Amino acid sequence: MPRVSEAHLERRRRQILDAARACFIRKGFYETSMQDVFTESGLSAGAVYRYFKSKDELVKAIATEGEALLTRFLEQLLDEDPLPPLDEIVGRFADFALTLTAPDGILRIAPHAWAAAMYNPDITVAIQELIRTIRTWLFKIVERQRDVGRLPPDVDVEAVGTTLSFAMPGFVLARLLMGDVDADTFRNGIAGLLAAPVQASVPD
Amino acid sequence: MPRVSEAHLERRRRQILDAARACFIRKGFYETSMQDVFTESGLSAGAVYRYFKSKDELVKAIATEGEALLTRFLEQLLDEDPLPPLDEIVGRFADFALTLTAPDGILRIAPHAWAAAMYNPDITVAIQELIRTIRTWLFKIVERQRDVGRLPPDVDVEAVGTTLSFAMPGFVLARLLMGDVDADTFRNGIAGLLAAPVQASVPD
Amino acid sequence: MPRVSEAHLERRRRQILDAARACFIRKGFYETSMQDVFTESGLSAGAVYRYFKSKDELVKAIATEGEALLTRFLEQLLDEDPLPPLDEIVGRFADFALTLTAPDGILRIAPHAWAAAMYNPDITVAIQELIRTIRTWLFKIVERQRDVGRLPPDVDVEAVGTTLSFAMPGFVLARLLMGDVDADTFRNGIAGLLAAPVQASVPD
Amino acid sequence: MPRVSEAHLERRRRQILDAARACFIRKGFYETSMQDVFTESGLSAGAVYRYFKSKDELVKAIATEGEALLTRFLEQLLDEDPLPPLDEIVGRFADFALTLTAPDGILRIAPHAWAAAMYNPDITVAIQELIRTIRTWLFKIVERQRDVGRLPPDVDVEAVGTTLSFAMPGFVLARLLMGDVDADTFRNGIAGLLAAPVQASVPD
DNA sequence: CATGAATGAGGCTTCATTCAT
DNA sequence: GATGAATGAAGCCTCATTCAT
Repeated sequence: MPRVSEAHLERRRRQILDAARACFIRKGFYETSMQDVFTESGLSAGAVYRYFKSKDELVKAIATEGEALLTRFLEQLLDEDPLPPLDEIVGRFADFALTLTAPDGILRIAPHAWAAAMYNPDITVAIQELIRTIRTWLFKIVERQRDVGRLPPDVDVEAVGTTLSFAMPGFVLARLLMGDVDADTFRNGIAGLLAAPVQASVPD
Repeated sequence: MPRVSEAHLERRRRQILDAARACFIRKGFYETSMQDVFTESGLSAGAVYRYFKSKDELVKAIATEGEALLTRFLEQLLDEDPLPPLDEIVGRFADFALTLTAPDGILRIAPHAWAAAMYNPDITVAIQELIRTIRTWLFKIVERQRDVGRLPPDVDVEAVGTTLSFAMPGFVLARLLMGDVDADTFRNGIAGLLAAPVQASVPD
Repeated sequence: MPRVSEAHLERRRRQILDAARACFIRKGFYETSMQDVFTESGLSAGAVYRYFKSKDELVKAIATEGEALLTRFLEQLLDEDPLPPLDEIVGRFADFALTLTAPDGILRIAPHAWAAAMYNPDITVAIQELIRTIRTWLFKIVERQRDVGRLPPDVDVEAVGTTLSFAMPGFVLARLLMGDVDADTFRNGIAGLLAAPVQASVPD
Repeated sequence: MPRVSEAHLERRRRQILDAARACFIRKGFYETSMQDVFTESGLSAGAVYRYFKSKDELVKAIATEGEALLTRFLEQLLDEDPLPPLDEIVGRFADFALTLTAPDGILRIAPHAWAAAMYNPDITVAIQELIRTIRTWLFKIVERQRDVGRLPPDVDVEAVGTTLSFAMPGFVLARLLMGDVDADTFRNGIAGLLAAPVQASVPD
């Protein structure tokens, strides 16, 4: 029977997470010090450590949170009906990603999270889940595209879906590091590939 | 040991770079301490600092080196004749990337480099150049594909090339974090998209 | 231990300053390592760095502190009435300086501060202010000596005051390095000069 | 029977000492690294270490050298005849000191030497000898001033001489740190003191 | 529950000195 | 005799984390 309401606890947690996210977005995981988080949150070291027992836990929480956000979006994008063509779907993803790429957008964390995933198992799991979500989502989309005749009946659903999934982080990266790509680049690029004249397959 | 040959100096430089690369591949830029590099190289602090005046310089050198390696490969891939189809080209890139994704492969640094590029200007430049190289390379490839009739005459070369460029880091990432993709995934995925039946474009 | 009183903070600051001063007195600025200060103060690195953000700041604080101490003394020496003769004033300064020249006296820092002033702008300022204070103080004294007829009415107040100011660091230095001078040396020396028979000035 | 002429060895020694002196004058003992000396001398580490077996030895050599230079000057100043008045003698010292206070003048080392003398016994000795030389020189001068009637017959020669000796380092210090004093300040200051009307000594 | 002072391991780098060539 | 590459101890400082109040 805690002294303090559950709501209070939850509010504090949020306060800390919001601060941590802002810091991580601004400076990445490593360059962000716990002191940065204390300052940004307006809380003391002790307070933050009451809710999160290490910096790693904070990192993990934010990574997980980001994963959840993206997952939510992707799922809702799938529920649309009638089914938009592939280039349109990819374009909508890009539209969305673009907003999250703004100076305070969560996707600015993406490269840091990918790096962290290389040795932090918690982050690895979060990123893997995210990638799996994206793939699953794309598998379904590709299937439906096939089912409506926009892709050949014998299309390799997994290969196409996975390949499309490759492009997503690449788009984010290009946006963050080059800043010169937009949704139409992606949309038109996919459209261009889809518009290739079908040829007799060339034997090896 | 002074008055050593130019070759000796170069060998030492290599020795240090090799050690640094190995460390960075294993643990990333941040988690690698200079002590790690001293140990890995079998040299003392002073020796390493004689050749590289800061950790950042080491990071930059390795990043640049990686960029150069990839650039070299891409250029040679382009020079092939007759022109392979797009899925084949992408497949060859994947084959190559796969070998560099091994436990001691330079591409394991990629995510760390992307993250570092978010605030280390030297790395930003290296990555930007690499991305630009990849794009330029793909632009030429797409043009040639168009010229031989494998893409429509009015294809948006830049959009298609850029979009293909998105997939490359994504492939690397998937390989590193999921470990479940291979060159054929990529090859077949692109092939699948190219095989889409051409349709009357759907008005919005 | 947080939420401590202002007094506690002040006490800690003092503790650190006392330790730093002791170290500097013992070994000078350069030969004193931060580790020396940690040990002498009984505090950890982190604790010391919470109060002073660099060794230079510690050096500056001690230099400033020393300047303040000496300034305070000089001012009080001036306020005496009736006005002692010059040799007596100088003697009192020497008496005072002598105590500060003891193994734990702040004046043992003087040579280190003079050296540091050669390239540390903060120390330069502190020493300049101290010298200026001494001069100003001596100017007033010389004026008053003139006014009571102990110096000629047309005496060059600034030259005499400044010249007397030259002797102060010299006395301190002699005390520290030779150890064979005392207040009477200084007192009698000035008295001897003042006792010179006035002569017709000799043309060049 | 050395391979190399004595002259060569001596020339090298000089080369190194000249370089060291220049460095020490420019940056002081501590801030000067051996690398600075190597660079300034155009010699290698090994070469320098062949002639001086440690940095301290270099420091000591330069300190000693400086002492010798000043000693030489003072002795020659004494040999003049007829005897100039005290203020004139002091003025000549100041004239001389002034030139050695220039950006490349040896007296810029003085504060560093005083500081070093606080814990480096070799330097202590050098400075002590210098001070002793100055005093002895002044004792003689004061005696002669007394003998020609410019000071009272019962003047405390040692006190007056020692007191005058105090002013010398003070003048140098003021010149180096304030930059606003010249030989006339010193000259007139002493003259002012000497011109004090002789009074019946005041009981305490 | 919150505070924030304190800890101390560990990071990066410098530099006097040595010694193989 | 000269070179300068190499050593490694030691210096300054940061920062995640703890715990007394």
